[in-house]
Amino acid sequence: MHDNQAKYAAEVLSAFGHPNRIRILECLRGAAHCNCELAPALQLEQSNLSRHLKILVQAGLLISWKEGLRVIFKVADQRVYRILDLVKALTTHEMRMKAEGLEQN
Amino acid sequence: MHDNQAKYAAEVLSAFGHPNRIRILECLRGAAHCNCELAPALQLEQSNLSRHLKILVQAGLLISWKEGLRVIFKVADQRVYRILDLVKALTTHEMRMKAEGLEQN
DNA sequence: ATGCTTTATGAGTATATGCTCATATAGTCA
DNA sequence: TGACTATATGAGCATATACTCATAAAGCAT
Repeated sequence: MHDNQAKYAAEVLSAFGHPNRIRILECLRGAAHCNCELAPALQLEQSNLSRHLKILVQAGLLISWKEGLRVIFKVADQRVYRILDLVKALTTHEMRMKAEGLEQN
Repeated sequence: MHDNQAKYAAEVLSAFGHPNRIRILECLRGAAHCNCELAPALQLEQSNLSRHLKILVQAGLLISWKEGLRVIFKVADQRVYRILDLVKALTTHEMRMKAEGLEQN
């Protein structure tokens, strides 16, 4: 892998790398939503949410468009969820291994 | 997804989210290596590399064991590479879309 | 036009991250 | 034992990230 590829991959993975951004992506799994729908659902302050959404759009994980006053966001590519599901499987496996490790002590 | 799951997933994804850590993972795709083999290959200063490796181990992406003086690292789970390859596919697609966007201007 | 709603962003602050140098720790070998 | 090699970590610094409050910008409705 070229260093540039590593840099781009790291940028995308950093965009994934915040709990609230994971929660945003999960919220958008079913349907597209705007900032004003996501804010109460996720209990995030408006400007904070807006910045997280911007990070996700800039990383290419979300796409957005205006509808009147609102800006609607949806996931750009279903691979986003394939990645998330793999990570969840990894962490579940991880946690199970750690739990077993504890039992052995 | 529960908030705790989002937190764990974000921790793992943050561990992925640095160019040098991506490069480390790529270096370990073929075989296990120790710090002292990776440092010259990746042109990373020893203590810096050691800290990156620690982050990857703590996230559960690498496992390590001692062999004499050396500590050997290998990838803990092949899903790590499935995730990396998906991200690479995403970024390639992303970059192609952006390139096409530029051509249209 | 005014007022209302939604989103984006500037400024400030606190915390986190990444890097380097120096040093400590652990293991090998003569 | 002492010299050497490999790795880990403390300290300090620079930069990046996340958050909040206040405000600006954009679009609606009356």
